[in-house]
Amino acid sequence: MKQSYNNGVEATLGVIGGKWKPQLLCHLGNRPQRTCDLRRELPAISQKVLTQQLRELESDGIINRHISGERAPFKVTYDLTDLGRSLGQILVQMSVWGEQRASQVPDMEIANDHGGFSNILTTN
Amino acid sequence: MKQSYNNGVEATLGVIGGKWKPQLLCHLGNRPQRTCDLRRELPAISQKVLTQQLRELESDGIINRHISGERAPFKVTYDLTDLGRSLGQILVQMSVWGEQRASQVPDMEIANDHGGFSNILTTN
DNA sequence: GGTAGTAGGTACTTTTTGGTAACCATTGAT
DNA sequence: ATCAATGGTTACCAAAAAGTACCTACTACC
Repeated sequence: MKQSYNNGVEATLGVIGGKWKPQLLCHLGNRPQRTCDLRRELPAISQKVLTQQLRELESDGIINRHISGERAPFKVTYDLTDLGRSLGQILVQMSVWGEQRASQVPDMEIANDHGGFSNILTTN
Repeated sequence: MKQSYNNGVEATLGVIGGKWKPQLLCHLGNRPQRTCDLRRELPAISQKVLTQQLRELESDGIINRHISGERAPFKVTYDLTDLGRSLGQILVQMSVWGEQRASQVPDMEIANDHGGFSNILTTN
C-alpha cells in the first residue's frame, strides 16, 4: 500500500517517530550493536517492541541487519546505513532543543539520558 | 503530573509529534491565522482535534492564542511564540529530509504539500 | 537433565490517539 | 424565523501503538 504524507516533516516522523526509535538510533549511532546489547542498554523495552522497531527501521533503510552463524545461537548485529547517518544532524538538533526545553520547564525531566546524541555530534 | 522523557529527541517529539501539528506549525509559520483559516486550509481535520492540538501547542508555549471580541462570534487568532519560531530550523530540516526520501521511495508520496516549510526557511 | 543465553514469534490486552456526531451561544444576513 | 458562520465542548467509537505473557529453537555449561 502506498503511504501518503502531507509534508516532509510527517514523512520524517514516520521514520524516527516510534517510542523507542530515537534511543535505538542513538545507540546505533555510537557503534554497531547486537540485539542483546540493545536490550541491556534499554532494559524497559520488550523483545516484541524491540524487534518490531528494528524491523521498521530496517525496512525504512535506516539500519542494516547482519546475521553471523548458520545455527542458533545467532549473532545479529545492527548498524546505521548512510541514510541513517544522514539523520544525524536532525537528531542532534532535536536533542538539543528538547534538552534545553526540559531544563526550562520545571515539570519536565530527561530521565536517564540514554541517547543524548551528543556522541553522534562528535562523530559527524 | 511530571512528564519524563528518556532524551531530548523524545521531548521534542512530544511537542511536534501530533498528527496535525507539523501542518499547523507551518501555516502559523507563514503568518498568524484564525481558527476558520486553519480549517479551510486543512479541510480534513475535525474541529475537536484542531482545538485539541492547538491547545497542546499553546500549553507547550509554541503558539499564542489571541481572542478579540467579548461576545460571539469571536475572532480567535493564533501565532508562533519565540519558542515556536525556534523550532523553524528543525522543521525545515525534517521537511527537506522527508521530501528527499519521498522522492526516492516509489511507494511514498507527499500528498498535497500543505506545509513544506520552505516558507519558514525564507523568513528565518 | 536443568538452566541460562541468544534471537525471535504469536495471542491477547491496554493505552493513546484520532475521528464522528451532536450540542451550545452569539451575530448577521435573508 | 431560519440559516450560516464563528469557536468551541461533550460523549462516544475506532484505530494505532505499545505492553504482557508465553512460546519456539538451538547451544553451551555444570
